[in-house]
Amino acid sequence: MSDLDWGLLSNSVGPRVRLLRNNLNARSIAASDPFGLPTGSLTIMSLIAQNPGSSQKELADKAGITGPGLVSLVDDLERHGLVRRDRSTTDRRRNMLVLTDKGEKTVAEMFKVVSQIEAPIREELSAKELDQLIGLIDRVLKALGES
Amino acid sequence: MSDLDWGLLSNSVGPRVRLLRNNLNARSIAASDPFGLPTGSLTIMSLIAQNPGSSQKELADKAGITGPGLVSLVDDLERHGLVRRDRSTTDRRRNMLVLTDKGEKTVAEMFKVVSQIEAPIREELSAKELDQLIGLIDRVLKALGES
DNA sequence: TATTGTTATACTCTATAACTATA
DNA sequence: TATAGTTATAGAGTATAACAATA
Repeated sequence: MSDLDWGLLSNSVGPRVRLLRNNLNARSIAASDPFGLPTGSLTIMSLIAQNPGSSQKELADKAGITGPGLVSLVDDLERHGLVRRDRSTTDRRRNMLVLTDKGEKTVAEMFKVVSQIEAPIREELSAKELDQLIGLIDRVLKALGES
Repeated sequence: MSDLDWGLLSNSVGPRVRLLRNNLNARSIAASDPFGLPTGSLTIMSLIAQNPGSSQKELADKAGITGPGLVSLVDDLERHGLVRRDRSTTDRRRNMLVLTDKGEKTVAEMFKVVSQIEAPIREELSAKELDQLIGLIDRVLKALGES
């Protein structure tokens, strides 16, 4: 399209990351909409599935969502009967989050749809290059103090 | 921090990109604040500096900002006397954007500050790896129809 | 005194529709 | 009829402060 040059920011990742995030976010909204769930739902459910009994704080930290942001997300998921908040018996401040049976099924269905968002990426990049990209991003996140 | 696993989304870039964008965005706000300018100001000014006379549409497309979003950004920059809107003589619908002298100076000052945002990235990654990361992102953006 | 989850609130970013002036 | 810029508006995402319950 535009053949403009980034100029001073040619070696900056910031502007590119914003572009990428906006694009993926728009696709994510469209993909999540048929499920009546907001963006990030699959991310959280996927984390719960892999790490059942996690606290909301642990999930929020991992996903880069604020506490209040996660509360409203879990409210949505609970309202749809996909997630259960079980009070921890050892530390009654904490919620141990678990997927319901319906939640397990929804994660599987949703993954089929939402994973299509990144299909163009997997077409463009070889498996090795995708691993490279993810590896580099993870190192950057760690350097920035995330996760 | 949290040693949770991404689970199903282990090979997805979406959640990681959101984390990265949020982190960089928070730093960008903090860095731009002393200048009294919103995030993205340096991006736009840098694009104008490198491509003087660009139309607002060209800039918006490149930066991944909507038309209205760019209008308010340019409003801010113009209010600060950093950017001038010159009506094109050949197509009087278009604005040819140019940096003022003050704008040129501000870009230089701002770059010193804002580029520090990504200092941790440049410390973690070798120059070659940073090029790799940017190259991969650019290919992904193209595959997604951006830029 | 510190931490988890919650509520309330506000602000930024982004998106969309409708208007104008030009082409 | 289409395009560049603008205005107005709404929505999603994110952030902070203050509170209750628990440690």
